[in-house]
Amino acid sequence: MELPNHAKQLLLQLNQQRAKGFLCDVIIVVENALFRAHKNILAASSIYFKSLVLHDNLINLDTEMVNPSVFRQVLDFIYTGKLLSSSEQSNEQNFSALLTAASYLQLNDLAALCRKKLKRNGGKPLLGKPSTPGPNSRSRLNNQRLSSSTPSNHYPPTPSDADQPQPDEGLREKLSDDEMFVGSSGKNGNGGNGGSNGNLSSGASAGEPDHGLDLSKKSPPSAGTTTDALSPHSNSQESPQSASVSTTNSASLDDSSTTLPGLDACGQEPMELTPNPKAPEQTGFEQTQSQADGPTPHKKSRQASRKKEWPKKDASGLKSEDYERPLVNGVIVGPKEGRSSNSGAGAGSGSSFASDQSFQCKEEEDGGENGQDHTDDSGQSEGENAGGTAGGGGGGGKGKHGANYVYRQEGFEPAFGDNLYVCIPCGKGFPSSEQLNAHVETHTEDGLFVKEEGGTTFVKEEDEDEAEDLSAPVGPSNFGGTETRPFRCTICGKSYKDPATLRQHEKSHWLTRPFPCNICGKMFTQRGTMTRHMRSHLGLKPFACEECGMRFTRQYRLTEHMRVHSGEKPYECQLCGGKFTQQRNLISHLRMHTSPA
DNA sequence: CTGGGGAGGGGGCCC
DNA sequence: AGGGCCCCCTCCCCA
Repeated sequence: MELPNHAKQLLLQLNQQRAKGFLCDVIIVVENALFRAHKNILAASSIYFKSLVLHDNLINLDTEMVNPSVFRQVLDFIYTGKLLSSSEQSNEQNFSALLTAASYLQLNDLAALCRKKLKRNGGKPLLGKPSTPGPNSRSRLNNQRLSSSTPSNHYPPTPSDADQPQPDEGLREKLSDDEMFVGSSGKNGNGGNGGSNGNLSSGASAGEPDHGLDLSKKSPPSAGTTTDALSPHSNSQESPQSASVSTTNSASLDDSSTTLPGLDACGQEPMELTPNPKAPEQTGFEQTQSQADGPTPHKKSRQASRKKEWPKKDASGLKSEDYERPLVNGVIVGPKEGRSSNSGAGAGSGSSFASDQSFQCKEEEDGGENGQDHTDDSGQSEGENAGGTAGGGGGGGKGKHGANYVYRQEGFEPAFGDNLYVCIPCGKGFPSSEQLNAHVETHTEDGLFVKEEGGTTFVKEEDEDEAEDLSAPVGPSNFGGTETRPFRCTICGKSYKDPATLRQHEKSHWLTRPFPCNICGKMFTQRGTMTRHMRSHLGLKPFACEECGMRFTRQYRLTEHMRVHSGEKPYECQLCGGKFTQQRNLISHLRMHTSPA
C-alpha cells in the first residue's frame, strides 16, 4: 500500500517551510545573499552538502563557482526537483552556470540535467569551468586566491581547508573597519598555519589604517612559519563557521544584493527531473572528520567543536522576514533593521536594493520583528536580575546559551498541528503564510512590546527605538534617596544615573527583545549585544594579540589574554593565596573552597 | 577517571 | 555605539 503523492507532498511542505524559514537549520551564504534551508534536505541531495552541513550551520559557497541567482535555482531544484529557469535566464549561459554550480556542489542529477540541456542546445558544458567536483576546484581556487601552495587533498573539503575567511565585503562595510581583518585570521588555507592568522591575506595590509585591515600588523609576524599550536585561532577559523565568512568576493553591494530564497521566480518554466531511481543514494560517509589532518593542537579541535555549537538552537529561529530580506552590503536588510541601521551602510540600503525588484518581497514595515521573541529567559531573567543587583547573579546566567529563541516559547505552546506557520508572539498556528501574515498585521496594530510584569507599558513597534517616549522612566527624584542614581526602574527598583541607562535596562523587562540577529534570529535587548553576537557569526575578530597572533572578538578578551603572556595574575584567592590571570577563574576557584566538598 | 586550573567563547548589563 | 565587567558554559591539559 502506498500513498501516491506522499513524496511530493512532503517535498512541497518542506519547500514551504523553507520559504518561511521554518525549521531551517542552515544558512548558505553566496556572495552577499543568504539562503536558508534544511540540513537534511541538503545532505540528502549532495554528498558535498552533506559534508558541509555536518558541522556547519553557516556555509559560505565559493562565489567563483556559484552566484546568488544560480544558487537560488539550485535550491529550488533541490526542493522541487524542478529546474525553474526564468526566460531571461534559460539560455546556455545560465545552464552553463548551473552546471558549474551543480558540479561544484556535487548535485549530480542537476548537473546531468544541465548537460542534457546544453547538449540539446548544442552548447558546451562547462566551458572553462572546472568540471571536477566542487570541492576540489574550490580548494584550488581558494588556494590560488590565497596564494597558498598548500595542496588541498581533502575531500570533501572541510570548510576549513577550503577557504580563507575573508569577510564579505558587504559584511565588512557593515562593521567597523577594525573588524574587517578578522576573518582572515587563521584560516589560511590549510591549516598549516593558520597561525598567522590572517596574515595571509594580508597582502592587503599595507597602508591600512591603524585598526584596519592590516592583518600583518595585527597578527604576528610569524606568518608563514608560525605553528598551529600558536595560533589556535587559525584553527578556530577552520571551523565551519569561519568558513562561512570566507568569501573573497568583493561584491559591491549595490545591486545584486539580494536573493530571496524561497521566492519563486515568476514565470518560470519548470523542467522536471526525471525520476531517478538511484537518486538519493548518497552513501553515508563522513570524512570530514579526517580533515583535521595532522596533529591538531587541542585548542584547535576544541574551538572547532565550539564553533559548531552556536547555531544549534538558534538557527531555526530565523524569521521568514529575515529570510526574505534583501541583503545590502552583505547584510540582510529589512525594513525594520534598515531603519535602525542607519549607519552608513544601512542607510544606503534602501536604495541599493531597490533596483533588485525581482526578488524583493514586500513585507510590511514591521511585520516581523516583534515576532521574535524568545522567552525562554525573559521570564525569569527579569525577575532575577532585576532584583538582584549583584546577587542577581542570576542576571548573567539567564538565558544563556540554550534558550530556544525560536518558535517555542514558554507559555505559548502552540498547537502546531498542520499549521506550520506560527505567530511567535501569540503562538497561533496557521496553515499558510498568507494567513499568518494577515494575522501578524493585527498584532502590529496593537504593538507587541509588552512589559513583562505589570504590563502597563505598551510600546508601539514603530517606537522601538524611541521607546523612551512611552516607557517614560520615573523621573529623577521620584524616589527619594539615591541622588546619584535618581532614575529608578518601576519594575525592579534598580536605579541608574541617567534616563538612557534606565531605558536600556527597562528593555530587559520587555517580553520581546527589540534587536534580532539577522542571521540566526536570536533576539537581544541591546543593539550592542546583538552586534557583538553578529561578529561571532561572521568570524570577525578585530583584536589580535601581538604576541601570538590570536584574535578575539572583544577587546576585553584580548586584555585578558595578554596576561597569559605577561604572566600577570592579578586575581588572588584570599583563602589560599592562589593567583589567577582571570577573575572568572578565581571565582570558580573560590567555589571550590566554598562548595561543600 | 576525576578534579582543578587555564582559557576561549557567548550573553547580559551598566557606563 | 562601544567599552568594560560579570557570569556562565565548555573544552583541554595535567596532576
